[in-house]
Amino acid sequence: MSVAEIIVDVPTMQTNRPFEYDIPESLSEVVVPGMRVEVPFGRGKRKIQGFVMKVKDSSDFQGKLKPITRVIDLKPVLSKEMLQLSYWLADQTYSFQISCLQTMLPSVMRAKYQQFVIPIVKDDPEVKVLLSNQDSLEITSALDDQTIRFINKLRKNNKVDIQYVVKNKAVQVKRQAVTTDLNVIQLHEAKSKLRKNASSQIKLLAFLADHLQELPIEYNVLEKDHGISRSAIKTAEKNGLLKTVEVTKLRKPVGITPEQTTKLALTSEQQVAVDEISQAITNEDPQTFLIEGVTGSGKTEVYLQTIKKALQQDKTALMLVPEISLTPQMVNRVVGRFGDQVAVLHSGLSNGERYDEWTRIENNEVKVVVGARSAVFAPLNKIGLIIIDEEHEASYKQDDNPRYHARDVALWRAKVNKCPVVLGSATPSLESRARAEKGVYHLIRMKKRINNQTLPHVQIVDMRDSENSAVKGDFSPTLQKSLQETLDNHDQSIVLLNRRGYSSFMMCRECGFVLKCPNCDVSLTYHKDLRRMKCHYCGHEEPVPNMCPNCHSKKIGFYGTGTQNIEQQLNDLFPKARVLRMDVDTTRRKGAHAKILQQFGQHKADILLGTQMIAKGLDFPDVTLVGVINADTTLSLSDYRASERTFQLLTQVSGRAGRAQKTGHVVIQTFNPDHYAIKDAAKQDYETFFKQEMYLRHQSNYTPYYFTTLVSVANQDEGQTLKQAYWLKKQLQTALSKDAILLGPSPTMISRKQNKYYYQIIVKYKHEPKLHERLLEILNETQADAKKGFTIAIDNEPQHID
DNA sequence: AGCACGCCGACT
DNA sequence: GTCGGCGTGCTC
Repeated sequence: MSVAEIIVDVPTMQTNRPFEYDIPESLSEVVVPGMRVEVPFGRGKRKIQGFVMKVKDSSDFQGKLKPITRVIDLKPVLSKEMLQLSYWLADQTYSFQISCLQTMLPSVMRAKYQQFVIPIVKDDPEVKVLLSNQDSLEITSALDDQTIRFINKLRKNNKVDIQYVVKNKAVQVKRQAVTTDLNVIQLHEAKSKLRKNASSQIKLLAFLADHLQELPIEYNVLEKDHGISRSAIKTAEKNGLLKTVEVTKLRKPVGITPEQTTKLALTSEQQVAVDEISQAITNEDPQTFLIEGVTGSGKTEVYLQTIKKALQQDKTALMLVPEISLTPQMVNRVVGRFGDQVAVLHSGLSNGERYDEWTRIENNEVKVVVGARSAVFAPLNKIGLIIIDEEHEASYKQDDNPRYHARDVALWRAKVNKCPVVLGSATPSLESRARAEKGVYHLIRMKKRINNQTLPHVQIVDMRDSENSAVKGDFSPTLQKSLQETLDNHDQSIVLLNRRGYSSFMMCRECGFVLKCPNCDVSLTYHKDLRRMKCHYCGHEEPVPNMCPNCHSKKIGFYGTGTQNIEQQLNDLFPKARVLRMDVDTTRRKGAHAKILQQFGQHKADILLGTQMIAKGLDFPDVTLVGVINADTTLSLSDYRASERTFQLLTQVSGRAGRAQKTGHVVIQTFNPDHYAIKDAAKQDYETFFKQEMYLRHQSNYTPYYFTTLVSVANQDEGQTLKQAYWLKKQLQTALSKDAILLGPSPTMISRKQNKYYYQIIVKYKHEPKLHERLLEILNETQADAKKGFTIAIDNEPQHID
């Protein structure tokens, strides 16, 4: 007798544990851990998908075990490693195990459930009415209440039954292809028997004779590439000259095969990095490297050469890149080096393509995987190296359940695979840099730009100056002049509009004062519904001021301008310049992002205007000027990472100027010219920034000195939500030591989405061994409320607090 | 989630 | 009386 422990596809707290099933004799050797199976679940005949976690030969279960009805996969889709990872992930992120298992697989592998009404008494008049002469009726949400009631009535009378179908969406494309049993001689013989004017047939047979080894060949290949029509194939088939077969073919995302590239000569700094990492690969040493390399120091080449090292040792490599920098430029560089051993997982793939790429990796056809966050779950075996580029990017953390951080998953997999992790950035996150400081990560600094490129000349423009505040629009005379000069030289410019936190905070245009929380030192956010300013950390609120508390000017107001407005200003100032705008509006269409960048790269525009998305890893040799319209907006976000984000953004975007032979020029407009984040970014001085920011984080008890956990509650009724939030806070208070800091409950920025009220509590702590367990308990205790629309969300180390 | 059971009110 | 509303509890 064998028994399987199965995690069922029912994402609720009560079912978040393995259920045991009998493995029938017929499947006894077939069912193994990591496989998806279909099992009956519940009182009815409902069937659902489940994941086999363990196979054992006895059970303590008191009742009768139900049998597994069917296997969905012939071989496991999740390795031992991934199953193990799912336990850890579920625990870390406070998520259901089933959600974790599912996020590790391509979305098409998520089961689709269908229900059909099938007749028992076929000739019953009522059954006939319901099914209207069809064999079955699918139950969908489109059916109205009366029909559902009618079905239930017939079911009670045993006239119809409900059939449950678990559908696997992951179906490989089947295509029609042509093959033949005849040999070359027979084909030529057949050809000679044809009528002289049967040109299509002659062509077809001649073609087949020439390509016998390549059979079967797909219909559409014949049609597209060789001009052989479908009807010609059908005719030949009718005459018994060939056969049609179905072939499953993996979709290979179409793309231009880049030209082969070879390794570049390394600078001494690069060489040191490559050597140290290579050593760790060879020694199977799961240590973490942090490469702190200025923009243009050639981190990518270090990645490529270390990947090569792993491949030489018959290992594989995983490279994570933020979605936004997964540009053709980037991809081509990797594919150019490693050819078709590379699988690229990016958001541009269709679900089917994504599944096919996954299959290629699973089948060990691929040695290198490049992709965004979720690629960290790529089913690679024998990983020799994991790289996380732009390590500081917030997008490595998933915003919804399971709220995992790709970096943490990577570190976990590295331990299991005994391989090093390389974190790379020009502007590492404070957490990572601090860990390097403590010796947890091994720090590698690359201070020099390759080819001795000079750093761009950065100019900070104080927008509080009279000549600047006198200007009508958003372009200071300095920036206008620089843009004009760049246009005159036929070079290109990038104009960055910092749009995050748009218009939600208040700033004085006279003195640069920003309205902040007296307790938390983060800016207050405007809440439309209350018409008051609120702090998201402690909940402090105050009325909207009509005069600057600092200089008593009336010029205090909401700060922020749209890209369209800026585009108009650019057109007015430089009527002859060609401006490309890149923001959420112009990049909504798939591929639009890449297209705009391509146009700019081909110098089809003089000025590229955009939001954050233009700051990342782009390499345009003709760009000599970068202008930042409003450096301050990220600075004033109501988030303790505001300075860090500002510094990162400005450093990154400044690095865009002058990457080839030409010296770059950067103009940063700000109302806070003395702010360290802006001054240090202008100097591209990460280390100074790091020290200053660490000091401030220490002062205000934030990451990396404290851990943070964000607990939020939501409910339709505001009073109830608040009550629940206070109850929660009390629960935590009793569980935690006096050293833990609890902030809130405070309302969220969008305090009401989907007609629900949201309140959050921030827990800051150094060492609270009981916190994790207590939170899990709370989740369990409140599961009864979950059905009434109460939801509790726990975000460990949140990236944004809003 | 989906389903059964069980307990209440308002209909044939 | 009984049909159908929803609240509660369970699923190997």
